[in-house]
Amino acid sequence: MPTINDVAALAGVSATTAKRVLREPERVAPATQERVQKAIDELHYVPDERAGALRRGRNRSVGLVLASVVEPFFASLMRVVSHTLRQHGYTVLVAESEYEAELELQSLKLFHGNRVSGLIIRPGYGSPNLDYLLRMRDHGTHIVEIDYHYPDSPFSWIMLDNARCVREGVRHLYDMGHRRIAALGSYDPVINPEDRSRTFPLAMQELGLEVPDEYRRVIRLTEDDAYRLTHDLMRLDRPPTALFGFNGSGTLGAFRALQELGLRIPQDVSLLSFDDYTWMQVVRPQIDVFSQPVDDMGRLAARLVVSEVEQGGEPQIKHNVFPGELLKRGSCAAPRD
Amino acid sequence: MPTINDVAALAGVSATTAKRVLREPERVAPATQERVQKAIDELHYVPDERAGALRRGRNRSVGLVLASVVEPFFASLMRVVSHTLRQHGYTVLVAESEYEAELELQSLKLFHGNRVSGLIIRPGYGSPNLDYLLRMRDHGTHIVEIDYHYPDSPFSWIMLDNARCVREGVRHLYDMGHRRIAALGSYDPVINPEDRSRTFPLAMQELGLEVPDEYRRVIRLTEDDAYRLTHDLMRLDRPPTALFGFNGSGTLGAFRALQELGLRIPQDVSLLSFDDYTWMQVVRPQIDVFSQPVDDMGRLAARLVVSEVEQGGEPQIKHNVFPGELLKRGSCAAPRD
DNA sequence: CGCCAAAATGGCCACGTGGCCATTTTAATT
DNA sequence: AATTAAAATGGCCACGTGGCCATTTTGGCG
Repeated sequence: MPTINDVAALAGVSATTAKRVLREPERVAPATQERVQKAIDELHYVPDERAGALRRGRNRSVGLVLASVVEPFFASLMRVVSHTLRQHGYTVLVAESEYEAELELQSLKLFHGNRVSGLIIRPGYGSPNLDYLLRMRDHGTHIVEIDYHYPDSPFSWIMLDNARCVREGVRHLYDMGHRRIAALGSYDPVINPEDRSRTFPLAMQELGLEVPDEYRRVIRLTEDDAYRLTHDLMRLDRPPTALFGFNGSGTLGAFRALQELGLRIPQDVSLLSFDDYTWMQVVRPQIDVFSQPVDDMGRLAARLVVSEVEQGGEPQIKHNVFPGELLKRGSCAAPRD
Repeated sequence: MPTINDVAALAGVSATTAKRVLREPERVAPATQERVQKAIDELHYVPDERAGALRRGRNRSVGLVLASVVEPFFASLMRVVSHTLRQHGYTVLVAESEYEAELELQSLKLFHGNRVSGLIIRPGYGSPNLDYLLRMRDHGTHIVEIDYHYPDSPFSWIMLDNARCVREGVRHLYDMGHRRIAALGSYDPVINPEDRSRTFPLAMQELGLEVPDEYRRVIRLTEDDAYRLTHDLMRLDRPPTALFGFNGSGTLGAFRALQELGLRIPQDVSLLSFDDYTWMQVVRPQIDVFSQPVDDMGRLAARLVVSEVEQGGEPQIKHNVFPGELLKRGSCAAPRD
């Protein structure tokens, strides 16, 4: 692998002059520039980013920790985050927690070892991991939480207005006459750290409703977990008349389970969800959803990290809330009885 | 950020001894080990991977360049590749080409600058990019192609048996009586470099059929492009009686377009696809697809790269073909006329 | 032709680690 | 107590770059 010294030797100049052609060419005589450029082209020299980062003390790389890259919401987030960061000259290291504390911690360690200068993370999964994040912050990593944030989080974060959406969703179902509503997932700080399931029982309570214990189960927000939960819920003696899915993949699992059980939507059971995925428009009935401005959220996350990293100093903590929009399409209707 | 020297100072030993506690503890006296470990814990010391890589001359990181992280096939691939690489202690840098030459080249440059020791790539998009890959290889990067490979590729690759699948798919439709079959995408070395669309006209020819010029259009393999193409195809004077989608997202776009046009599947038009996505089982009719063993392919890609990187020396070029499986579900039937 | 400021070029070191060799300490043996 | 091998510990340098300061060259002017 050629270094700047090889370039310098080939061009017959010092290493310093060769470097200058890349970073401050106005200080190099045109003829020399040309000679050095020729050597660069000939050797296909590309500066070693690791060595540069080591010397300059700051990496041009950012870690991105998502819950699941298979969830289209996160995939879209990754797309826009990567794209924005790349425009600013940053490399992106990606990892997913797969909704598990252990994997999340592994990813954090890996990224910390790589000295990422920024971290965009969908966090959760318990206080040991929060401690690790705090330590990374103390060591100079700029951290932005997205889609979830620790209670009293000391980091900047970007969130959907989940509480508002959940209340609006529960109200939507309540107004149609639903009283037995089940959520696909109950809150748990480690297994399922997530604001929607935390708000759900409160929103129910505010309307004078209770969530029966038999409806409460802690699951990961995966298609399979939601599929199994739906099967179990609908086989109860008093099954819910409406299901509220908290993410798109979970709703897909629920939809599949309902089909298998021969239950019609919305005649036998109503279905409401988060995340506006295309498949929800091609199934019948189409699914009522809260859509999220993913691209705006991702772009902001990337920009926040870049500006924090580049200005240096104490990070300005910023909290950003985006609104969700309820798209009504026909998967919710009055309950039968 | 603490270094090994800080650890050594705190523990009252030399840097060499401190390092040894991490890499060859059997050479350090138990009492010293304990003291150093305490210092490590206290300072939360984590070795700087960049400095290590610089010194040792080899990075423990691998680049992954995909066409689109929003395509679930690639998302799954990313999941299993990341997971496997992490088990081997490697960090993954991810980028997507978004089906464009320029973005692919940008990603390659970024990764080359980061001195990734391996690269797993869904390549394509013209010879300048191939040249760049060759140069990276000459500089010691171990490259594995996946899902597509350049003709006469000098790299190891992992592919589905696309030619066989396309022939089987065309035959499947032919046997039902279809003669006017359109593919969602025509081959183009830069815009749409992809084996399925390259094989398609050949497979048709072998059955004595021709693909009309008006069916041939070069598109990117995205939902939107396939959506538009489907709209246009079905409005022709002699529209196809069957559509063959070459990837899952494209088929979703086509499905949506057919719905909008009020065309029934399979009565008015048959639909056949690659990639077995869950939504294809919950729409009516369910979609006939070729499923790919994504996890096996991804795991193998990761292992190939790791073994090449770690054994060093001249890479053993290996070509691996995986079979696709046709799942017949009801989206294909005899044409009406 | 000599002077001098500006332009152009060069030298040197540190970033944090890994690998190698050197030195000191320990404990077993005579 | 002297000898010696093994165990334990330490010193030093290079990886490729960025930043800083030092030196040489150039060209305009009297």
